[in-house]
Amino acid sequence: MAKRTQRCEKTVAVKKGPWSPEEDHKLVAYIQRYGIWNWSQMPKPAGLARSGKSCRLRWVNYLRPDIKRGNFSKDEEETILELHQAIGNRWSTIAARLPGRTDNEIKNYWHTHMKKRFKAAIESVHEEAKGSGDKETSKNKLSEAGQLFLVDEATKVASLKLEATCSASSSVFFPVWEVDDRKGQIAEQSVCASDVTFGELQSLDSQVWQQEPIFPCDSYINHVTSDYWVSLIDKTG
DNA sequence: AACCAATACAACCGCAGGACG
DNA sequence: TCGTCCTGCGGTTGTATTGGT
Repeated sequence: MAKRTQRCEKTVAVKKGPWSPEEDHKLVAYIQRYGIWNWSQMPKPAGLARSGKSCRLRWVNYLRPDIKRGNFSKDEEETILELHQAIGNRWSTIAARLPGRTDNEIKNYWHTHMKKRFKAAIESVHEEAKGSGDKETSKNKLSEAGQLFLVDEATKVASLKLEATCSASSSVFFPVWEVDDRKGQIAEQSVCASDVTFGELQSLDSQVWQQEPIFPCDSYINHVTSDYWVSLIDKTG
């Protein structure tokens, strides 16, 4: 598909690479003042020699005030694990269930930490299988360990329907998913009654930023996050 | 101390799809 | 209906940091 914006971004000299504190400051200050109205046109008035894409990415993955930094908790790991098992590499969907975490962060975390762990797990099961005389048991164990990687392939099947059961012992919000045959998109159908409150809270939290509204000047964004802005601008300004 | 490999994470790229004229 | 514009997603790459020798 021909896209003028993308063509333009190639011809206009745009800076690439790591963002400087000054650039961060400019972007934050601009969004604080004018809100998010059009990523592709924002860089210029904001005084940034960056592409709109780059600005958006920097904001969404790093500058957004509700970003939660630091290590993933056990609960978060579990959630990632279960959702990845259920829906595969749908990082944005997984991120929507983890307030403060971005799809990019989760994707990176998966590739660097969790995938490695599962590989190790599979290898250990392999070793166990070699040493075991019971072929059927070994086969089952391998199958269990391998599921996590096979999910990727499984989710490519458009007609796939996934049903996750409600686990009373699990504190993790666990919806029932259905893959839309036409678009391969997933619709949330229902939630465990016992987890509704938690799920709703998560959902509400994440929706605030997922929607990326066009903020009216001096509205929502200011009173919710003023402390954050002040501290950031102090640091960089 | 110097080098190299592994790891972690920020950022980029290409593409799909929705909105709109 | 078609073309254009914009946004968002997932895969991939680049680079800084850390750990081992």
